[in-house]
Amino acid sequence: MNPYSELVKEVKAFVEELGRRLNIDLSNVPITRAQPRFGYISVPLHNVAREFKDLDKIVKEIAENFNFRYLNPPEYVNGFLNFDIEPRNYSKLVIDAVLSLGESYGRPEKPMEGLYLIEHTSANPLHPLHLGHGRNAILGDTLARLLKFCGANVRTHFYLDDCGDQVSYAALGFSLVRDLVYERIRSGRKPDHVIGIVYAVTCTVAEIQKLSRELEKLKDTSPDKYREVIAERDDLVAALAELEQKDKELVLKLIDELRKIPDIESEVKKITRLYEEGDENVKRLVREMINLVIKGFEETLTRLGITFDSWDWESEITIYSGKVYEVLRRLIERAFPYIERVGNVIVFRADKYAADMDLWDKLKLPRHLPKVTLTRSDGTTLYITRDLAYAVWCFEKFNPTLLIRVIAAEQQHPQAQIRTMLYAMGYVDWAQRLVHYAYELVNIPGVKMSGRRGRYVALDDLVDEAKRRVMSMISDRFSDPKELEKVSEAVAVGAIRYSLLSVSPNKPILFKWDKVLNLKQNSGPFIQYTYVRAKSILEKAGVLQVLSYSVPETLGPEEVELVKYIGEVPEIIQNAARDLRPDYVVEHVNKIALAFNSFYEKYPVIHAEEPYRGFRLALVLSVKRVLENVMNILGIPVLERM
RNA sequence: GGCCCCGUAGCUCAGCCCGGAUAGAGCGGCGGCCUCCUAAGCCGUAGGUCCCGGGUUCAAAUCCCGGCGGGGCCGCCA
Repeated sequence: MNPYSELVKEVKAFVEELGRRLNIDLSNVPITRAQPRFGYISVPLHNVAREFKDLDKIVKEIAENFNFRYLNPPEYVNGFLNFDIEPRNYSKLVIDAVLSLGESYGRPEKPMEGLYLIEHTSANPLHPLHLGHGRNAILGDTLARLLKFCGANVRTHFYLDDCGDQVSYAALGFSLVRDLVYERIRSGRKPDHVIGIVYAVTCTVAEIQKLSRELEKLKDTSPDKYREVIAERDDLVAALAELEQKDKELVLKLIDELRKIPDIESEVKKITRLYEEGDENVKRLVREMINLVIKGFEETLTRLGITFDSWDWESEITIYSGKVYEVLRRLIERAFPYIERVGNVIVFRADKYAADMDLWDKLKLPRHLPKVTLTRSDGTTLYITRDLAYAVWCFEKFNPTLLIRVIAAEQQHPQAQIRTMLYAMGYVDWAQRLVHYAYELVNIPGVKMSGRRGRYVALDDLVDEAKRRVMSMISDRFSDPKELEKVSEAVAVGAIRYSLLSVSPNKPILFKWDKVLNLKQNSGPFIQYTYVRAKSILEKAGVLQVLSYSVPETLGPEEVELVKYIGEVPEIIQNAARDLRPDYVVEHVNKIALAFNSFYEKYPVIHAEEPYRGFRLALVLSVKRVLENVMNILGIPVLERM
């Protein structure tokens, strides 16, 4: 049930009748939203108006015999045909729809079909999730909630990148200070935070070691370059000092142990190689470390209301299974003329292929596409090759309608290359069903974020800080400290989710505490607060459901506005699902909250006379229902009190 | 150099896909509202060359072309 579309149907019927009368085809005229002072729905007829001078008269004539249900007869002004709702009938339609459909109000009449596989977050398991991962995770999770609400089957996957040197740095460091790490975890520290320090220290010390060797050579030969490298090394030493602030004992011990290794980098490469070969000891070590980090991830994600159906280990899916080699073979076979070899290095000329096949529009490729290096000179595969194998695996195993991968916009080239390679392998259909859901990064003013240096704002810290602020604000309202804690956490999560969702994904976010922790209008807490207000009225009135009510003769403008917004909800949700734009929903729920609060100030509900009381209770119940449905889509916790 | 994204009020952003009337929110300013359903609220007010220049159109923030400014990507890293 979609109330707004009922209005559109009625407008279309009227316009159709007009077309018949004028003997022209009006089936393609746009139906637009009117500016408020001109009604609700507006049909621009300027082209028609030039030919027919007496349009207003004809409109009037048709209106006299037209069977209006939810609309008033239109007015013809300035070349626009303007319609407004008939408030009583339309209110009844909207409120009845919400009350009868309940938790499914807002769902498209024709539910979405098919399976949507959403891969998101997929942070490297070496450090805690930070702000950027937060945007990714919240976008991915909300997309999943949105599509699920619309009736689709949805699977969420975390692609766990456990191959590559970065993992080996963390694993090497971990092996050197294993006991201290466990000690920290036992005393309550989050494992991903502890590993984050270990990883950063190991990387940094390794780089210092490398630079120091370089310096030996440069000392006498190139003084300019020498100074440059010194500066670079000083920066690394500074990063190490920063890390020491976080856990002195752990950092110093690790540095000490690392000093005993003459060449850290080659030690790391060795671990990477052995891991890919499936060496049991190395595998045990690496996975022990990764599993600790995953535990930390899950804790953070659970706080934010995010869960996964599957954790996909890159090593298992692409390497141990042999999939990546299989995929490579197929690509070479099918796209042979576009394969170049230099020694063991295999290159796919994606640029040439896309141009020859004219794939630009078909696969939505950027006009410039770099060629793809698929293997190293030692024959091992690269990340993108395994990524391609992963995409193939997803399609073979689950055959999703769409494979939506939430990945930063900076990866648009590799993602476009993967679509091109799927196409070249003969997977034409899959190539078109692979969606790179791109989002811009979150930046902190003045800070260059870097996992390798341990410079980031962890998502946990963000939630904690938000929670602290909320707690200090409401501590006097709750006598039970447990409830205070629970409410504060929920408000913090609502604030963060809302703020990261309210900006369209293709805009970079400049992170500011005050913006993310906005607790006023246009925020998560504002929505939560509005829900609590509605709930509170109903509770005080002793009304759990409204069985019957009648619509008063006249309605206030705030009441009409609310009805209109509520009636638009299914339309908004449908569009959001179609365009994969959760921010449409965010914007709309804010409108509903604003309208409800205006209504709340102006009209008494409990102490109103009948029929106002009954009608307003039904309206409040509808608002509460809609807010609840939408908050569930957005993952904003629903509170009963705050 | 090539490609992608962005440029709208002092600040953060909707609106652009699919062109319609006097361009919208929030924050921050300023001025008001708690004997009454939670003031995380409400009401009022100020604030704009929609980056610039052309073009298409009855009509352009929106579409097309050309600039300017900012971010990102163009690796035998991930």
